[in-house]
Amino acid sequence: MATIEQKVEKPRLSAEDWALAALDVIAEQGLAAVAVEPLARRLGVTKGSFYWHFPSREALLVAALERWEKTEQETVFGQMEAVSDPRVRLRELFQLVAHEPKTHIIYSELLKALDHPVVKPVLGRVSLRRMEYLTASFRQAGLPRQDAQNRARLAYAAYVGFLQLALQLGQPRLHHDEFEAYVSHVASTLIPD
Amino acid sequence: MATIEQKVEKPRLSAEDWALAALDVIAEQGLAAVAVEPLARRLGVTKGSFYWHFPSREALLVAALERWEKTEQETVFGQMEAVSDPRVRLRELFQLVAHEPKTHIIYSELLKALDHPVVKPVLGRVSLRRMEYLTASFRQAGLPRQDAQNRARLAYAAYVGFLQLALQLGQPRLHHDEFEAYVSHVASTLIPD
DNA sequence: GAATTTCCATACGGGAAAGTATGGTGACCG
DNA sequence: CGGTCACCATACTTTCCCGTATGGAAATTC
Repeated sequence: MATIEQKVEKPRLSAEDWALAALDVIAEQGLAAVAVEPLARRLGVTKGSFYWHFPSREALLVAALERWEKTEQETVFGQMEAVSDPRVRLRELFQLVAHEPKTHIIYSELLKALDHPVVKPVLGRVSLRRMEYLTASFRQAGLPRQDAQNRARLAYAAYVGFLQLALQLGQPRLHHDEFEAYVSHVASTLIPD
Repeated sequence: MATIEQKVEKPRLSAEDWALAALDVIAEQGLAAVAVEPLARRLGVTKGSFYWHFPSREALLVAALERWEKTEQETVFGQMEAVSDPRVRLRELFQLVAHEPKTHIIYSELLKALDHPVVKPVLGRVSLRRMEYLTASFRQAGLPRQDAQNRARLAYAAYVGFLQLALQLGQPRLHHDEFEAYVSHVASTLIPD
């Protein structure tokens, strides 16, 4: 009686599927957890599949990070570029962490895996871009060059530290209102009048 | 002719030696690199020695972290307790990172290994203690309770982020003068007049 | 100085994961 | 409809580490 294909539909994966799955694992359990066989199990196949799409585990990591760096530029900068007031911009930055956490969680996990030679240059580029963007924003807000640079370092360090403390350690455990209050405090502390 | 004991003297290790060696490895290569056999090679013995002193790898980690937490309290708080002015205190905090980096490097590495169940409670305690200390300092400096708490969160996040960015990523790569200028900027930005 | 304790070496088994080799199955192509 | 290609399974080898079992040597104690 022609039962509908109840099967979860034969995967038939592409290289991109593997890269996306790798990013999921990074976000959930960190880069060290990206192993070929567990990933294959997760996708319902065996590693025979993997080694058809990629020559090695490293190649997968490279592809995954490359993809992440690309979407990171669109996600983060795409949402901030529009805003011209650095006051609003910094607030947006922190709000993004709460509202679109995936990218930032991955950033945080990659930060924990800086020993890996594949990760370092990627995070170097991303961090530098963001920091320069912040520096320009603070300059634009009226700070002299040196102050703008140091303020950008401070702000970005606060961002990174918050990722580690709040997302990883779960400390401080802020509720919605408290988080809003904290963001306001950060904004009024770091942004010149 | 009675040659002096040129041999590097037979080790004869104690449990503490293993814990200290583990902390060295954590500082150099992270917690994941703490493996029994490599550690044994490093100490010039075999793992037959290790399993006499410890029942398992986990037990070593517990002992090492316990020891670190103890010396951390003395090193960090011992140097800051004396100072009553929070202005000077925050500056001391950042200065300590540059002058006595070992403890903070370990803290940074442990932060990257928060997934591990042994690490989390230790870092939870240490971070909480430090944050409460900072909060009290900011209160003492005249900030109302909520502001003091948020300012402490901000300051500590900046500390953590700086550890990740500067020590791990090597970005920004600050020289002595630049570092001093940065610390001054942080102090004047975060500390109320 | 004989016995016990302390510390360590050697040898073994097992698990987890990276790669390799090779064969199989479906889809699509002529 | 026979063949090629894309995708995957199976089986195997190697490496690295954890943990166990056991015996030996040096130091300590009686």
